[in-house]
Amino acid sequence: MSNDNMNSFFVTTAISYVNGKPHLGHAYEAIACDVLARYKRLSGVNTFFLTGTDEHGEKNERSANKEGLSPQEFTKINSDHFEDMTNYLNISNDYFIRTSSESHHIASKALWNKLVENNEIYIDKYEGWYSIVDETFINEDEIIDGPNKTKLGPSGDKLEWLEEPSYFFKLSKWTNKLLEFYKENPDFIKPKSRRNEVINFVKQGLNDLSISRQRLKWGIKVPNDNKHVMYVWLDALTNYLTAINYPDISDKKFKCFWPADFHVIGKDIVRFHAVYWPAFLMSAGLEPPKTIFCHGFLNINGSKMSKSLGNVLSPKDLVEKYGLDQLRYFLLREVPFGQDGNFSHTQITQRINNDLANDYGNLSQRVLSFINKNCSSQIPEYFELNELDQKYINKFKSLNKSCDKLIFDNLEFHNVLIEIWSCISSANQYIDEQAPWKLKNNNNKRMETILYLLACSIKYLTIMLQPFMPSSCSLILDQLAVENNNRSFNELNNFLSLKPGTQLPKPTGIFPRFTD
RNA sequence: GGCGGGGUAGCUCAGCUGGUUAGAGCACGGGAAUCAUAAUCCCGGUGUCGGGGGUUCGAGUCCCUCCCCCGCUACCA
Repeated sequence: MSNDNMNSFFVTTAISYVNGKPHLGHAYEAIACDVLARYKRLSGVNTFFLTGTDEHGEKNERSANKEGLSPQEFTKINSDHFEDMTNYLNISNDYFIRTSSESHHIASKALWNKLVENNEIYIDKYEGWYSIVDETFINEDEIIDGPNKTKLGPSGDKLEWLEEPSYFFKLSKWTNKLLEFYKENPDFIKPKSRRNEVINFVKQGLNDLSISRQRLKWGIKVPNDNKHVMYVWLDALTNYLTAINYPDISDKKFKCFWPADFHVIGKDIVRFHAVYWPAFLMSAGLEPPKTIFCHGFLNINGSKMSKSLGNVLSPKDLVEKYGLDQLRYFLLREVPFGQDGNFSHTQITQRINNDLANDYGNLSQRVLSFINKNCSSQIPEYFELNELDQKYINKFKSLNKSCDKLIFDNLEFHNVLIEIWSCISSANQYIDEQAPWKLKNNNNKRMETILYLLACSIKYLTIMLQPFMPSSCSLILDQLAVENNNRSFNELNNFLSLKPGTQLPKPTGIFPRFTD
């Protein structure tokens, strides 16, 4: 690992296959990665956050035909929907990659050539059941037994056994090296349950992998053999390298950000990232990424999201209905990252009203409003701190560090939020116990001290919450008159960092209750 | 079938290498307060810890067995 790589952070989402519009699952992954990236940036780390679209393949080719469009036109339209999503979700990606882009073709071909050079690729035959109607090989689990030992495809047509020349990657020879790699790198696949699955799978022994197709047109041409197009994963996975200027491995960006810190992916594509990808990379003489983190799926009202059930939720609609930061908060608070979870109107409404409106929003509003009315709209002075005050402040001391650990060890976003909320709860207790409203007329110094500590608490908590709810937190920090360059995690080292006498604007509520 | 994970309060779950009356949040009930977005704070649980058997001074926590749920078991992304 180079020195450049030490204080840098590279996180990626999976690239989305653009055969349709984004759904809640895409949003979920993008938001989680966005929180990671923002968190690292606020910690002062040089961060590169990548997302994008996967555009090649027969599905898109066919969908394009069906709509009378070229694959280029079709994928551009859909890719734009995904890029648009990064905007309305306030995703802070540094780059949006498209696999149909020229730079990606160059990178993929370079990787292919490297594998050829290292004798990892050979030509042989790919054989399987082929559907003429669908113009594609059919997976075993999709094949239906027809009459007289015939095989039928998903469209009900008769399948043919077909052979065609194909290039293969020598995956089999990597079996033991992969097992060793997993053993030496316990953090490579997370959560642990996925790691076990992968190891279990690899232990069975690996077959070589078909990595080209002849009858496919929409894709990256195999170098020196124009009849072939690269098949799926070699193309798709390479996007992580393209974005940091591969094949120029002496490039500053590449040296700085490779190996990637986190590839965050859905549990459905674990194998490709945890088996094929490190094998490809090691074959090319490159380091594998540090961690493949697999998140779960979101159910809707308890049932799987699916087109046939008609319950596919559009992130855009959800943002319009509930608010962006509300949605972001809900997704990361409600379900432990890595496990499956559920989305329902009742659940998100409860989170919005209980956590955001009542606990956090109301805390901020009651404190700021009290200051506005009783301290001439200025950050109050603080005087003597008693034992209770110290005890209260101490609750915040270790918050940032324990959150660091929770996030970067296992992406425990929900536990980070639980920790932060425990402090919000302490603040609500503190204000009730201290009851500054009773001190208005007889002990102004004490009242100001209490309010000062509370204002500092809100600043602290809001700085911590920025990665999760960037816009709302920005508004609250505005209300505390915190300068833009005083909003990083650096500020958390000094709890009493607000400057007494600072003029404050009139506060307004940031998290309204949700009512139907 | 094989491998792995799980079955704890109405709901979602926490309970590390076995040890005082089994916990949290939400929901529900009562009270206090009135600075605040009718928000907040305090108090309130008779749960066969999936069933049965065993080890132990002592088991949700270990062993055996049975029942149920989920994931993985190769080329759609």
